[in-house]
Amino acid sequence: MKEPKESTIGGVARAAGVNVETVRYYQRMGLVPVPKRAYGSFRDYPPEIATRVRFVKRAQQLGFTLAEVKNLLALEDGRSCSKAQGLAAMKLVAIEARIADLNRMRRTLKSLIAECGAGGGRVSCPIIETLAHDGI
Amino acid sequence: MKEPKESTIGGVARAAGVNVETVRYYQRMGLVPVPKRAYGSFRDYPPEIATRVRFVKRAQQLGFTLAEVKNLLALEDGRSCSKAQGLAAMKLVAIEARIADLNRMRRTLKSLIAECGAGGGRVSCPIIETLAHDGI
DNA sequence: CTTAAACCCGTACACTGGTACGGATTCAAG
DNA sequence: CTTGAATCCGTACCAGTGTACGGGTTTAAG
Repeated sequence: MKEPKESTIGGVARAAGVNVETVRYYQRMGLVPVPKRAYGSFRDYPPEIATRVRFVKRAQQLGFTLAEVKNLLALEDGRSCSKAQGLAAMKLVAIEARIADLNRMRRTLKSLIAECGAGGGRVSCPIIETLAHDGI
Repeated sequence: MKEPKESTIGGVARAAGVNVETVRYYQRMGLVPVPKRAYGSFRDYPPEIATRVRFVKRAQQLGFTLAEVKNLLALEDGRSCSKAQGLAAMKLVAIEARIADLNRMRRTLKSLIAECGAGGGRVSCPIIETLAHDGI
């Protein structure tokens, strides 16, 4: 048994590029179905399950939390396009806010780093000074 | 006793704009010193401690984790400017990478949302379709 | 048939940044 | 002096996203 069969949880994990434990975790979270177990044998995972796991992973890469992915999955029939669009739009707004945050951090850090280099006869470090005394 | 005295942990928390429990947490993490306790009385917090808590909060707002703040605090004498500069530069790189990530998500989401509106005779939702079948 | 690898399952642990609880003590105001 | 608030301290818990462990079972290869 070099590699697990496609129809086992190991095969699903390998096909989706995640850990077996991650698949189990998604099952616990209700994101991925748990196939029935034939008496005294391993569970038989149809190929849709690997697809489902990839769905979850891709949605995560787009910034959705697992809870949000669960909402998306409820729309998987494809007949609720406008709902999916709404979820995506809300996520877009959140992502743009986060980008704005990070840009603010970036500007501040850049100017602090620049001050460090510039301050010739300074007594103390402007980064430390700023953190210690100024508002950001 | 309308408001806690400055020299108590409550005064520190109020002055720094955080919860008392947060100050205690920072103490547990070794970010904030715990003043000695005079026999059978409350601990006496000098004003530097509120300053220290604000330092931690501000560094966090710049994207430093508490572990990283601990490193910054080790440089607090202000004589290790280049080290502080190095830490800030590394954090800047990380923040820029995160911004690039989020911008990629943003582009993908935007185009998915646009496709939703555009697809007249489509059978299923492009957002769901993309998550289910495409690479991102 | 033997044996190693995978599965199954429940449970515990990891990390980050806190928040909450509860009983004992101490302080401050009236 | 009484009383209500704040402190002290240890401990437990929260969310989120998994990872690890251990003992029992099943499968597949040799």
